[in-house]
Amino acid sequence: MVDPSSGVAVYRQIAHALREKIGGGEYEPGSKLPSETQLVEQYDVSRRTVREAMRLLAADGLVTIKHGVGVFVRPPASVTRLARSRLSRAARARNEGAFLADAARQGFTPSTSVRIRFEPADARAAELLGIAEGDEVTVRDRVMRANGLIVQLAVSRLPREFTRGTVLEEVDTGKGGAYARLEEAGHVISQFMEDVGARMPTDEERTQLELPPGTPVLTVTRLAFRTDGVALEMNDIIMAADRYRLVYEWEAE
Amino acid sequence: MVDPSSGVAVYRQIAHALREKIGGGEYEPGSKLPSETQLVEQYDVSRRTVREAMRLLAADGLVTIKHGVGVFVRPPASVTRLARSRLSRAARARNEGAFLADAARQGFTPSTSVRIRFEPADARAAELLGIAEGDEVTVRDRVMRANGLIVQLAVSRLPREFTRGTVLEEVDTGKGGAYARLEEAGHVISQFMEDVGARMPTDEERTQLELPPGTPVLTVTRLAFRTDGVALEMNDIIMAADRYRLVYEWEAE
DNA sequence: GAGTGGTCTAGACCACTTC
DNA sequence: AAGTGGTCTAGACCACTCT
Repeated sequence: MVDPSSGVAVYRQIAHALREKIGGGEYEPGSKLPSETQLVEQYDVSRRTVREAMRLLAADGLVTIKHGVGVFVRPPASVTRLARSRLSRAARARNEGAFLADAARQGFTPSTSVRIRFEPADARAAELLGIAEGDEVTVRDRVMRANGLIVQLAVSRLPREFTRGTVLEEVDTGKGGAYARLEEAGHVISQFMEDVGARMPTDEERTQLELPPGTPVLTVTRLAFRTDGVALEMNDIIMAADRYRLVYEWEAE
Repeated sequence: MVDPSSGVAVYRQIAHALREKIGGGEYEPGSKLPSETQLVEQYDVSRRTVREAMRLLAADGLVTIKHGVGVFVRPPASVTRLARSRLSRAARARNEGAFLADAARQGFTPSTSVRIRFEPADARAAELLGIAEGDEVTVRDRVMRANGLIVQLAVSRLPREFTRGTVLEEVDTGKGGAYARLEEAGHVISQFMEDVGARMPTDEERTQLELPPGTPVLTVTRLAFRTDGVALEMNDIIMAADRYRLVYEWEAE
């Protein structure tokens, strides 16, 4: 079943064989793979070799390993597409902000929890917000859930001068979300910028987002600018790359 | 130096210790970590345990392992930001297309190689291009290099009816790139859409892009639309997530 | 050839989940 | 208690890189 003298590592051959069976439907999504002990007998190799094969599959996101239970074929995640229209004024007028709007459209039950704190701006926040390092910023730390599962983490920073005395320093910003409140205070948002990247999650992110090993996160840094070009908000968003795609559209020229 | 009875796996403790030393500057970027044999003696553990620690660090992208040479602290990659202005008509008029324009701006020596082929549209291409499955498409398979290193892979598909008898069926599309030729043929591009995601690379992509383990790729699917809404091109782009970020800007509303 | 990481064996004990 | 994956040892041989 495997050829130790083929030049290809045995554990890779085993991983390849299992991959084929998963792809071919022999092991359905969600089903349990043979246990390591069974695979040891089946392929007549040591347990270490089997484990290396499993590690490969897990790293590629094909299977989920559950301690004390077994190895399972990972069902393909349902993908949510986030379009830039999520930030339109029309959407704000209709409902309660970007995330809740998306959620409603996708048909799941959303919830968010927010923690507020104030801190001096670090170098990056200062540069992006165009303020001095050490200036006070209002930090809104948000955890977004869909059907109880955490799907997005977002840390929003605003220069405190824009939030003092407003509900932006409270947990509930009301209908339309933070952007609606900024506009009511006279800070009309005229431009957005998003900077998109990807990386492997930190341990904390992996835990919070319940990411299987081998799943990267998408990182989005969004800046919102006022009509006069002053930056109003910097928002660092983290989401599971297997569940989200970002869609941008624009006119040529 | 490590505590086997602390409840934390020894290999994680070793990884943590090395992580601290890397973060603290004790091992500089690019420098060589002690060999596995040396670490075995230093921590008085088996080689397997040391290897697991190395695997962790490599998976998190902190180190690069070179067979027969050693383990090296990975220097932070220089990040290139790709803005959507790379697709403007003005940029096309000035030079030779999106990638080469970026390259010139970033100050490295670019080169691209192209292979052309024709194939029937698969289900996805058919849907996105708005043609029938099986209709012939022109496929332009591009490998983009910067200073010899492969940095981007792109597969562009166009309905063959738009390319027949044009240089789009040849390797060299001339000044301004493919979009300039389409416009000359009367197909004025009015809108772009990009769909951005991230995932772990396939083995082939890992090799081609020389990705260290633990580095995801950004995937961009770009659609270019004609004034009447007809899709002209579907472009699947893959790039190393540690070297690229994508920047989008738009007016509010 | 010496040194490095890559793969593999055979076996042990532990931690977690399920029954 | 039984079965599963998680960690670890002690050792072996191989493949790659450099000198």
